[in-house]
Amino acid sequence: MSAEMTVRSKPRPRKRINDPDGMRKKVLDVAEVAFQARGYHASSLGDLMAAAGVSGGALHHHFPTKKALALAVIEERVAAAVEQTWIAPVLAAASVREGVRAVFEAVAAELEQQGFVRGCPLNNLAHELSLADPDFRIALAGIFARWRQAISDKMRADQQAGRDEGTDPERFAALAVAAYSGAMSMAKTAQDASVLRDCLAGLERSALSSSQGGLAARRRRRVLLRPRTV
Amino acid sequence: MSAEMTVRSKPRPRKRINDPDGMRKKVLDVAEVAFQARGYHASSLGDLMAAAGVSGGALHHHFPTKKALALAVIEERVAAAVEQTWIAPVLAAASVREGVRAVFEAVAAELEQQGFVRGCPLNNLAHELSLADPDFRIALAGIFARWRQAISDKMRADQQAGRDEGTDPERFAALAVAAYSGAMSMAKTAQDASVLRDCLAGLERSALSSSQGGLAARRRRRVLLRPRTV
DNA sequence: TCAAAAACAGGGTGATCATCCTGTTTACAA
DNA sequence: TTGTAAACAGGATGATCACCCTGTTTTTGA
Repeated sequence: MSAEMTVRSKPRPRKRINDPDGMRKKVLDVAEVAFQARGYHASSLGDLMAAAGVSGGALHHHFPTKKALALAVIEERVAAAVEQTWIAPVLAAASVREGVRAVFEAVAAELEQQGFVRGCPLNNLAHELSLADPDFRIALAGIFARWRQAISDKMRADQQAGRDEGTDPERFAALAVAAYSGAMSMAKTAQDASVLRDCLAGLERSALSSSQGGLAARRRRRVLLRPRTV
Repeated sequence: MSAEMTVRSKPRPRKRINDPDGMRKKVLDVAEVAFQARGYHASSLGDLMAAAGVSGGALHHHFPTKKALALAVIEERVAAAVEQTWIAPVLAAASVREGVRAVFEAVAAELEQQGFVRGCPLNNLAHELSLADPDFRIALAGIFARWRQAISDKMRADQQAGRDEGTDPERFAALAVAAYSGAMSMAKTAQDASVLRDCLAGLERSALSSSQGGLAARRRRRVLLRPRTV
């Protein structure tokens, strides 16, 4: 009713500026968020177009099919997330075990601060898409493989420095990745990040050797969910 | 062209027989398979009706919405699968650790024999549906909780019998469930069940104490996939 | 400068999907 | 036997979806 205000959100609506890289990035950004939050099949291209503010022609120009878009999200975004969250911190740590511990605790702290558990980006898509299409499966399996490889490589480096000589590098890497993936799965379902700390403690086999376990700070029942619609 | 054979698949097409329980079970059967193989959103009710051989009216009568059908699959089928595959064998075993070991090995052997990894029924649906609807999330979280509870309870019973007294039951249960879930996630994505054995070995911390590890049968590279469309 | 390709806009299209609705048949209880 | 509700059949419907197509604008290279 209070019409005709000259609020001009776009300063120059006259001319168009082609920015293919920026356009591609915009689409990839909203697709990454949507695929993680709602999943691949539950995210429509119409939703993505509206959220990114791009036209159907533009989206189709950069990603001819929805599958191509998802493949780009997997190869460019999910792989990068694993790299940043896991591989780089582990490689930068003094030892694998310290690196694994640091990642578990950093992720747990971040989730508790955020108050919401979105799950592991890789596992989220892996479960929905691994059996849906061989190309999806191959791409996702490659990320898992690199993740494990980085951990086992670092463990071998540790062993050449005289540490952890009794541990099988591949087995340790498999268990670390599996424990994290499974813990994130439970944390997402329960909306409670404390299971990450439980798994970390078990992973460090404090249960047997370490004496710091027992009555140590059991901070369970730390439910994070607030009743907001996702 | 060789028409008019009197092959009568249904001996009496004349009268209808109401079998509400059987009808419900038929729908639940195909829904369980479809939701696991293709996921919830990728399975249409039309597919399910065709696969089960039921009409739209019948399906709608027993399950008014697709959500109600999925909820029934979760509460009746997924919960039962966890109970049969995990809880019952663990409770029946001589100790938790033996039970966990037996389940890992039994599942690994079954997957290798089948030649295909469909993934963990609970985790498959948990990843796709936990954030999609609060009712889904609650139901799935309850199954995870019972799964963990059964393991920690059994561990406590073991400890009252003098075994495993240094282990924290909750932490062990969390790690066992997480390791299995994560291992199944990797196995599904790689279509290779060997990671289950790797994780089991790490879980039994044979890397440090047990002497049977080391050069034992490392049967990696056992890729199961045959190039068939799912 | 100018043609060609790339980048983008936006409406159209056939297919599919979950749900609904009307009508018919079967089961059960009075 | 009869009335009533459950059980089932099957087509209708409106919404949605991924993709396509035609046309316009911008950029690029010669």
